[in-house]
Parts: sequence; structure tokens; C-alpha cells
Amino acid sequence: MKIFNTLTGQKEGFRPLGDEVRMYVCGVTPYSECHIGHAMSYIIFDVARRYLEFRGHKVRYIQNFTDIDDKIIDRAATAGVPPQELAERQIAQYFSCMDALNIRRADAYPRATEEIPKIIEVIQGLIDKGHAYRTEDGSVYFRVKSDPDYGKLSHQDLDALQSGARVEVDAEKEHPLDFALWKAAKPGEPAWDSPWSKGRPGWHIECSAMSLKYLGEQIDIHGGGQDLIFPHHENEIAQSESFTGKEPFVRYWMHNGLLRLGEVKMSKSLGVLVTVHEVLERYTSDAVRLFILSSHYRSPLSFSDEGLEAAERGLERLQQAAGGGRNEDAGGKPPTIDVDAVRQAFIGAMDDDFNTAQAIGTLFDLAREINRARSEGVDVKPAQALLRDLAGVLGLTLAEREISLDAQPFIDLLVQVRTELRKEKQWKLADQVRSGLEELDIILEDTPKGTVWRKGRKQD
RNA sequence: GGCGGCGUUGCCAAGUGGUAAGGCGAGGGUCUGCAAAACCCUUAUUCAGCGGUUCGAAUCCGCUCGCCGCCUCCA
Repeated sequence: MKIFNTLTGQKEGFRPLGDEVRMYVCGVTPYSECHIGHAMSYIIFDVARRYLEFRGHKVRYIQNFTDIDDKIIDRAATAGVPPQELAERQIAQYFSCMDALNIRRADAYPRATEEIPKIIEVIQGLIDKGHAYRTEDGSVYFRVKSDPDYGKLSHQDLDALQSGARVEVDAEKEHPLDFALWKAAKPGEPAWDSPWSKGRPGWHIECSAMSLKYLGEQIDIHGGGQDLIFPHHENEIAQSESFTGKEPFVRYWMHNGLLRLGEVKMSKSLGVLVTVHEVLERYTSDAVRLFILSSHYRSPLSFSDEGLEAAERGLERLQQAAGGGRNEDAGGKPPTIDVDAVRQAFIGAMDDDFNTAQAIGTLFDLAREINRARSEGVDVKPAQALLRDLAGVLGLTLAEREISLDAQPFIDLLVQVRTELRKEKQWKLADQVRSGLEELDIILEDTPKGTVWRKGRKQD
């Protein structure tokens, strides 16, 4: 399989360094609710991980929480709660969002505040090697001039980066692009002891430290949004490679395109965002996933209700084809669908840098074949199993909407009564029952084998 | 200014040299008491524009136009 590597700007054949794929994805700073931009990124990497496993790899997947930083401190102060309490609350909220989207949990979620010793070890190592220096107030900065290939990930050199820089010049720093590894605490801020001052880690250093600690000096895949390429990931490379002396720190850098709202990217700082919570009130998690995976992960995607609606309808077709929860007898005729060919088409698409859009195309092709074969009395069980299997690689459950168990006997009863009415050709009354149930979002379908019903798409 | 990317049918979206996947929508049909679901047919001679390379280009090259991201925190 091939993966597009941001570092080289090319698709490269993928081969893990060791027995298992070591994968690190930048997590969130838990200070506010997660939005669908987060959903997009984590769904994409969830699918990458699921697919790698589908292809027979063992994957070790690590994701961090930046549970201490300026924003958390500010926000906590405004809310009048301790920073850790705010972070804790938002982490819980994050998990509930991700779980709702059927995103599998990482193998570990290290937190910056719990990795201080490792962070200090890395910073000290960088100082010892001349890659970092302490300033008057006890902060420590990375010396970008000490890294000859600084800028290689964003394909810029120091001069180019500097010329467009909007960053303020700080008299403490040797170079404007030097960045904080350790920030000395101001009075009242959370702080940890260190050889340089009471303070807290800079934003970038935690990822290097955690990656080193949990995955080793060289890892296979490091992922995140394209907005993290500079400065975050650039700085991670500088720190990690300067510390270990080993290159490359990351063998495949993967970055997803950013979600847009209309014509601009969704962003916390711009205040334009839609929360996961809001989206899941209106659409199923399967639809959200299908919508996101319908375009290529490296392209920007515009959030739209039309797109979610389309995904929702398409999903219904996949559900129906997969069996739709109905109790149907297997057709009598032997299976005719070439499941191997479909599986290979799916793999062919996904092997090409996770081309989920094309892979989804193979799912719809399969759905059509299943429906056609089923109407001809062919046994479609194996094909349905494949459909569920492949959909599962994309994290689609194809689950029907559920209705409370309490209501089911009553619905069954009404359906039975209507069946009697239909036998007596009492169409008007029968139709009344059907439309009445439809009002309650119960959809009736009269099939040759009898009437079946399912939950519709109205919101509860 | 530097770096990166995008512009494909009504909408969304694959496709990076061999003659335009797929989804949604729309129209027609089959099935049905009528529906629903499903299936069948139709819906881009054309890929922002203009040149060039090639037997052949949406795909490669050049230019033009339009749009976006990054160079500050951000998935």
C-alpha cells in the first residue's frame, strides 16, 4: 500500500519499521467542546488504523492530551475553576464525542501533566547538546539555528519562514523562530519543578517526549490536521531528531485537509464552528462518517446539510442491502456475487493512500448487486457479510435506528390489524394505519413475504 | 512576499497518459390495491480558460483567471 508523506510530498510504499505499526496522532487541547473538524481528523485516522489492521498489521496507536497550556489557564480563570478540573471535564466530553462517532480508542492517552519527567529529560538533553538555552526568567527555548534542516516539513527555510512571520520579536530569544520548550510560570499559574524554573512545558515538547516514551525514537506514522504542519510538527521534528540524533523521527507524516464552513476553515479562534454534539443531534454517526469519508482525506471539505442529507440517504441503501435487520430467509439459489473481486476492488482503492471515496464506490456497487441478486432468490448472505465487513473497516455500523422495546408489541399489533384489513380490501382503513404510523416515524413496507416495518429518520 | 493546494455533470465527489467511478437529486419504467423499498433506463462528446508536448491529456508542461490553507493558537 501507498501513503502520501508530507515530508517528501509523494506517495510512498508503506512498510513499517518493526513488527507493529507505531502510530501517533496529535490530540486536542481540552479547553472547549469538540467540533466536527476534530471529528473529521479523528475519523480519518481511525479509518487508517482500522485499515492497517484489516491488512494484517498490528498497530500501536497513541494520542495525547495537551492538558496544560495558556488557553486552558485563561478559560479556567474565566470560569473560576482550577485548570485541571476544566481539562478533566473536557477530556470526558471528548471521549463521549469520539465514542458516539464510533472512533476506536487509542492504546494510550498520555497527558502532558503526567509526563513532566520525560519532558524534562528531553529538554535537558537538548540543552546539553547545544540545541536549547535558558533565558533570564527561567524559560528554555529551542535554538532553531542549531538545526540545519529546520523547515524541511513545511518546505521552507528559516529566512522564508521569518519574512512572512507574524510572530512578535522577543528580546529574550536568540532568533525570532526559537520556540519555548519550558515556560517559566507567572504568579498563580500551575507549575512544576524543573532544573530551570517552576513552570510548564511548551506546546511542542510533549509530543516529542510522549512519542519517544511510548513508541520509541523512530515511529511509522504521525498524523494530524494540515494546520499542525507548521509550526507544531516542524518543531517536533527539530526537537526529536536533535535529541536522538536519529532520522527520520517519523517515517510517514500524514495530514488531513481541514473542514470548512462555507468558504473558510472551521476554527476555534475564528469562532466559526459546529460542534459534534450539534451534528449528532441531527444526523447519525454513520452519516457523519460517510460524509467525511466520501472525499479524499487530504482535501478540504465543506460542511453542509445537503452533504449530510445525501449521506444519510445513501446509508439507508447500504443498510437495506446489508440485511437491514430484517429476518429474511436466505435465497434458495447458490451465491452468484464474486465477493473476492469486490474485496480486491476495495483493497485496491484503500491501498492507494486510503482512497475512501473510491472504496465507498465499491460498497455501493456491491449493494446494488446484492439487491438485484436477492430479488432473484439468490443466497446473498456471503455478500452481505462482506458488505458489513468492509463497511466496518470504515467504521460504519450500518445499524438500523432503534425503537424502544416497549413500543414494539403495539406496532406489531397495528401491523397485524392492518394485514387483516388488507385481506378484506379495506384499503382506506389500512392506509390510515400506515400513514398514522408514518406520522410516528414508523415506515411500513408491504413485501411479498408480508409487511415489515422500520424506524424512519425523524428525530426523536 | 514565501510555501502548499484546489477549480470535473443540478449538488457532492473519484479518476494523474488510453478515451469520464460512485452518492444525492431529477425524469421515465418495472413491481404494488395504492405506496414504500428495490431494480432497470436516462441525466458531463466533456473535465476554469488559452497555448504546448504526445498517435492519444481531465490527467504532463507553460501562461492566464478564480478560490483556499499555512508562514500566530488551531484537528
